[in-house]
Amino acid sequence: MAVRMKDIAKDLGLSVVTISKVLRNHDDIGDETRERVLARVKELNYRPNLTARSLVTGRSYLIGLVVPDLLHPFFAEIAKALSTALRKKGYSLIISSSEEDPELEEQEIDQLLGRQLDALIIASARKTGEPLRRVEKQVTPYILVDREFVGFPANFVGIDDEAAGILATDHLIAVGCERVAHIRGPEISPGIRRFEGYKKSLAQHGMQFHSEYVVAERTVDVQSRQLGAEGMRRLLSTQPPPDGVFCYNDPLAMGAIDATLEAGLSVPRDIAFIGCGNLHYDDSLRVPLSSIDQQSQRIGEKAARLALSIIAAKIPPRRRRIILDPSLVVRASTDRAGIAYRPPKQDEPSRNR
Amino acid sequence: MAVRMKDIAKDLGLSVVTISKVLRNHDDIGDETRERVLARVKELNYRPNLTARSLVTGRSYLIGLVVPDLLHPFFAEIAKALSTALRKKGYSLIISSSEEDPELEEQEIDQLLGRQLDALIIASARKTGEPLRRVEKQVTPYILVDREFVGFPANFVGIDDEAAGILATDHLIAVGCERVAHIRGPEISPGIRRFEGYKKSLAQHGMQFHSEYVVAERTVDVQSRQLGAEGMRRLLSTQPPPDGVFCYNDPLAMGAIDATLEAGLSVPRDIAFIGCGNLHYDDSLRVPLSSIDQQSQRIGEKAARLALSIIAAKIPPRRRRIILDPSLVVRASTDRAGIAYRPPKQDEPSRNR
DNA sequence: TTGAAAGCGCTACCAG
DNA sequence: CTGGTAGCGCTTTCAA
Repeated sequence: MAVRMKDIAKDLGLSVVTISKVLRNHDDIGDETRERVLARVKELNYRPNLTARSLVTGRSYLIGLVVPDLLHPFFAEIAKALSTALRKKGYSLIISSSEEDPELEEQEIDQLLGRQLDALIIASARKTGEPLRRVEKQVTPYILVDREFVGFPANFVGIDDEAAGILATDHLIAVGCERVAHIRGPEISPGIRRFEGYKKSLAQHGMQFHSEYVVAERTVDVQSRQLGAEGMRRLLSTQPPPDGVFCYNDPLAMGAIDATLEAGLSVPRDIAFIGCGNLHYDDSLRVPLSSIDQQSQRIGEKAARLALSIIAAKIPPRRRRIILDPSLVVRASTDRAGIAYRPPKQDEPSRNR
Repeated sequence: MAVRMKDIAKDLGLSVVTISKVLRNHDDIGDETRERVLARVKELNYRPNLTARSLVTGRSYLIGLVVPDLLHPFFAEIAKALSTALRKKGYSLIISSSEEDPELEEQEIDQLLGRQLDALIIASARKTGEPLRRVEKQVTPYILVDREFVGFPANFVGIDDEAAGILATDHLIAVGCERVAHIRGPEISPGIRRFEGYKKSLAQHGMQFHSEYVVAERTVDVQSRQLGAEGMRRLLSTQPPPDGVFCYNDPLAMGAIDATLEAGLSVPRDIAFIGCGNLHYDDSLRVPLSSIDQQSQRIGEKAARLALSIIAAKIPPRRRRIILDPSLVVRASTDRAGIAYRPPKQDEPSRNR
């Protein structure tokens, strides 16, 4: 069975308390005693039972993270940054994926709360924050990332999504697009605000908003490539079709580009594309994808810091809203002066043979 | 403060034991009593303290996962599958990223073991399993995934990496490559065995093994695109250069293809490429990438099942080694009858305008 | 400098 | 059916 403090104490003719103090570097322990204890601890490869410690101290050094999809690089990156930042302070991260399912999310949060987390970080899959009121009644402090709820004040870390929408749309207009469409995201704050940004940018440039240039998709997971293609086919059937498309995220943009090339059109000459997320493989794609960077890493870092500060505070600190600035990353999919990507043809001869 | 069983018991004039039983669905409780308890539980939004429960039952319903890099889709996929499978049984997953650093990995494992995990799942970043002997001495059962250690028997779930190497190399030879090179991975089991497979395939086809056709890279993280490009440049300088390259993983292959196109060569006509991992964006790449599928999802599922079976067993069951078959996924990067990808030129006119 | 006693919130065991 | 007692492994408090 596992070694306990009691065992070490008995071995050494000391009390459990003494062992406990040595392990936590209390300074009211004689040097010789300390040495003996540490020696035995090493010998037995003893490791304190953090569960028991947590029960008495009320601190678990455990932080929960709930994301809609671990496979989406955006969330994976947040998880990684969070994990790195928290590890340094002795915290572990307990991660749970809600699969974009609000019910599952709620169950998972329940589960996690039972584990006496010191804090909970949530990229929520739901449209309203109401169910989080229950979390609020618990002692556990929580922080929303990426997605927040209107009229539901909470700690939040994310980017300025409206600015992201403006940045993307402005860029398309700057490269000469005259009919800018939007494949929008779900009815959560980033989806809503990027759409707002899109509309604002159009207005600022004196361009008319056409609802047929906006298609809505339901999900944001990596499979959304398919949805992007479907949405794009709908856009291609409008008359005249758009010559620039701002997509809610990069996978949607990838699908949209696929559909465009399949239709025999050229990117970005006929239609330019910009996504959002700036995924790490964006510049290796068929058509390297222009994108809005979402600062996933910094979101993770900021959320970690915020969580730690809340935990450290004696009294619950004032709510904080940390908004990072998105930035534009230009690649071939909007570089109209550059290469025109067309669907390569089977019968096309190679220049190199 | 948080509600405890004691509070509910006092409210209802019952004992703590009764509350406890109701919550765990014991059937020796009167209907009326049960109702009353459940009502109050709901009213107070009570959630049992799993830490306390864990302390007495000795089961934490917590499973640890240590991966080298959460951002690598292969590991993210394993994590996701694991999480899904375990959640159904009431387990939570506590994830830790070692950043491919053996020392960090060891620290993390230590941390996790202190948390009384019911099982630990490790994709290890180290070259030898020796340090895991310490885990062995603990009570915590553990399972290796993806990477195992020679001469170090342990529970393992992964693919047959030698078969993967053979499959890939065979395929390159089948599409007509005569000088097959290998950008190999690190000195861990998949790197070693895929290389072995490569050599075996060459031998089986009566082809000579040339050491100058093998370049070694140090890491496997997503950044390895850069390393793939460097390795490829070295291969391109051999005389004659290879006409087919099997890359240890997909990011390496992406980089290698970049370097090849930059050198003005065509893919796959001049040089064909195959990777390993079958990442979900492989078919949206500049040159859609042929790859060996590693069954990440099934690895996660199998590992979950194995972990649960070990936990459920009264006596520690015999070690198991679960080896899944890799499979070939052909895309454009080896489709020599198909499109020839060349670096698009700035001055190239678009056919569509 | 050391340690005895009490208790964290819960469950196992057994008596009524 | 219900509940008292003991105890999980640790830390806190305070007395020696």
